[in-house]
Amino acid sequence: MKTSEALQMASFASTQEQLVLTVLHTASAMLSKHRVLLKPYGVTPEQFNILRILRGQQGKPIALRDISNRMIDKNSNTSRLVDKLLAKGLVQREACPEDRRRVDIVLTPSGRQLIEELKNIMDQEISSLNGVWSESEAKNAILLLDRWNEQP
Amino acid sequence: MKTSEALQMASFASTQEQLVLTVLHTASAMLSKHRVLLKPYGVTPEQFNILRILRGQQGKPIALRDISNRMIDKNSNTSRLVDKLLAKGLVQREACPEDRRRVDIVLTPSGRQLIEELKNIMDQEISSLNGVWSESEAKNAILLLDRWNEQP
DNA sequence: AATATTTAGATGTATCTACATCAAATGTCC
DNA sequence: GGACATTTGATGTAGATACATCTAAATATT
Repeated sequence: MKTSEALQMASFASTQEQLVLTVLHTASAMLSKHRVLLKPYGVTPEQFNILRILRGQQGKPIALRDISNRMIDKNSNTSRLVDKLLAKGLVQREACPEDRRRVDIVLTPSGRQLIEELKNIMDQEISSLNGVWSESEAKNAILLLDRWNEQP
Repeated sequence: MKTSEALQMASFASTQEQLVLTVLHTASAMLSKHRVLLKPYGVTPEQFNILRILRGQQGKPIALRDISNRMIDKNSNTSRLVDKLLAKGLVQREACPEDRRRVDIVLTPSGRQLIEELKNIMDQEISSLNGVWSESEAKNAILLLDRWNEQP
């Protein structure tokens, strides 16, 4: 269902406003879908985001602060999300000798196993999007959306 | 800052994945900005969404259920968001004679006054986006994003 | 008509977000 | 070296979300 139908809006004040609402609505729907996909594995999209960042580290520890900087939602409370992952035994905290303020985070073996499994699921999900956007359409949409992010 | 920079990602598994992450990140940043703009007026973007829907009614009552259906984030708990607006004296509940399960919602005078003020602010915000996307670029981006929403 | 099903909305609970504040460690500037 | 500021992460809080459950009312089924 198109955004204008989902919001039951007959008209918009401007096309620019319609685009903003379309971005917000689409993101909300995407996130809902991710939440459903991840639910059987007991992780939220926000927690998955952290696991994916850790996976990219390939075993190298990363400070909590650097995880925060890479989060999709910059308002996420990384400290508490890590708490949740810790409680599930998916990550470990490690003291950082050269800066005792910092806390380094690493995947545990079971965390590594889970993220590999989840990555397969998400990759499958993503590859189904080949039928939605061609390579050049996706590139084009990225450029247009990033215009907003590059505003002064 | 472009999404790829904000997420500090050197490469993406695919352009389609990059687009999904760009949508999610852009929406999160837009929502943050709206939250900051609305904060001085004591309303959240979710509450604003309801006020805007009520404004579109032009005084005509609307059932809570119909508000839910028009929300940007379909997971919003409209019942409780209305509670918050009620506590601020911005809306009123009214019994619905022809279906006593329903609860109609209308703006109070102070609610109407506030939404008009907020609309000016948001309109200003939106009109600044003329410099970001041309009319045809915005139309194009909407079509591309709605492809996701129209998936089977 | 009697019963069952569906719908509208409220509410309980756990979790998460948004934001402010705090403490400890490090940096900076004189 | 010492006063002050900044950075890092934890935590308190208010409020929002996600989801299940509950009640009342309306509608469908038999």
